[in-house]
Amino acid sequence: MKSMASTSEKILDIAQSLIVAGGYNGFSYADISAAIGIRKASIHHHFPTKAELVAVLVDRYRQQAETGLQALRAQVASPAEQLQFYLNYWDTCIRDAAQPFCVCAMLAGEMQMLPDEVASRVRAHFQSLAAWLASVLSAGAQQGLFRLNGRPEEEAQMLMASVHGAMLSARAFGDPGLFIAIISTQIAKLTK
Amino acid sequence: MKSMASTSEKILDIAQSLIVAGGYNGFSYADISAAIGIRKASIHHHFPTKAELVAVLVDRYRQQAETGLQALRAQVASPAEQLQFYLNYWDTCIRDAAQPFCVCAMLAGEMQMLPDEVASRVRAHFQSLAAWLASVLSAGAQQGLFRLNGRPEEEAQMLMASVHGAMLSARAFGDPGLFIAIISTQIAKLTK
DNA sequence: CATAACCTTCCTACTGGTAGGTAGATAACC
DNA sequence: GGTTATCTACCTACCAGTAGGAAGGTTATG
Repeated sequence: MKSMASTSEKILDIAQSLIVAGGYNGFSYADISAAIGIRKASIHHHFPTKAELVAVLVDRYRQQAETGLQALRAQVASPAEQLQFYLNYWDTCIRDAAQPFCVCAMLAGEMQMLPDEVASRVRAHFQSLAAWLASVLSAGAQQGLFRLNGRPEEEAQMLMASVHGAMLSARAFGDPGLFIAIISTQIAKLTK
Repeated sequence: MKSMASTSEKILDIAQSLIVAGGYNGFSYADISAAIGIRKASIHHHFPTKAELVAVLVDRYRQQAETGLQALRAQVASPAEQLQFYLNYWDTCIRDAAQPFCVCAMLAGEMQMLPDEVASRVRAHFQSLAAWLASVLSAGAQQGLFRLNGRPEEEAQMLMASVHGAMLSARAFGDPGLFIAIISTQIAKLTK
């Protein structure tokens, strides 16, 4: 038996896909209730408030991301390939429509009206992703794989913005292939 | 007498700032009602449904953008300066917190659950902005001002994604200066 | 000119439905 | 038996949207 997810994890899974689709204000306890066949009140048993639910959800997402990115850095030798794996991951997610958007990028758009406990966690994800990208770019530059115009931190911020912007464009145009098309143009500038 | 805005324009103004803050699902007729001191029902008189209100709002935004960008191309000679003016515009908006995000970028994130009449208009804005950027980059490349790696259309898509991603990062970090910092890194790659 | 018809705008009052959240009972499990 | 999970039933607040009318301006008609 592989996937015997607990109720609370099922709740988080559904909530996550709903947030990716419509943001913090785009889903309700009733939506989750209908999706997994449980009463609204039962969800409140697991997650007393919506803010708490989303805070836990972002924590889980952050931990998965952190784990995945660290594993990537440990198991893949070349910084260029590390970067490629990261971008391929998103390309696949977007093509599958499995998770066609980063949860934190989605929530970042609503930052101004997010509960503090959620907003701070979203910001933390942006920070750690930027740090990971900076370390990859820095290592790659030292090995002569990348040509950086500015400091690795600056280039990392730029790359992260490109990734999020490319997700947005792919969604706006309804064209999953647009993500990697845009990103490839960006990567070309780093490796050229 | 300068600014004697009509009621329906006041409604659109408030709705726009609310959308920029929290997206389509992040505002209500009651919010607008409270903001401009008019009853909810009166807003329905001007805009029967929410979908219609936002559709009109996006039309207005698109027309303003189109007008502004075409004027820029007509009045500013150098493509490099046209681009700089465009980016300065957003830098100022973000620093003033006047309009710290593009309405259409905000709505694009919620594309999947937007009414069709809104979604199609958002897509149209992305198309015309990409076209404008492509024409500026193309003209600039011919004058030897820009070094493009790919076709102007591809570079334009990339630049547009960077702009939207930079807006998102500035918001996520709560740092208005981050927008131009990210974009400058990007522009350096085009002019270098 | 006067008056009747109409139009625009805004109002109060309301509808059916949904939001997040709670209270308390019931069942299942260790 | 106590804990955990789920249930029914409910609450208050809010949602988008409607009905019907009051006030004032505009237009058409005599």
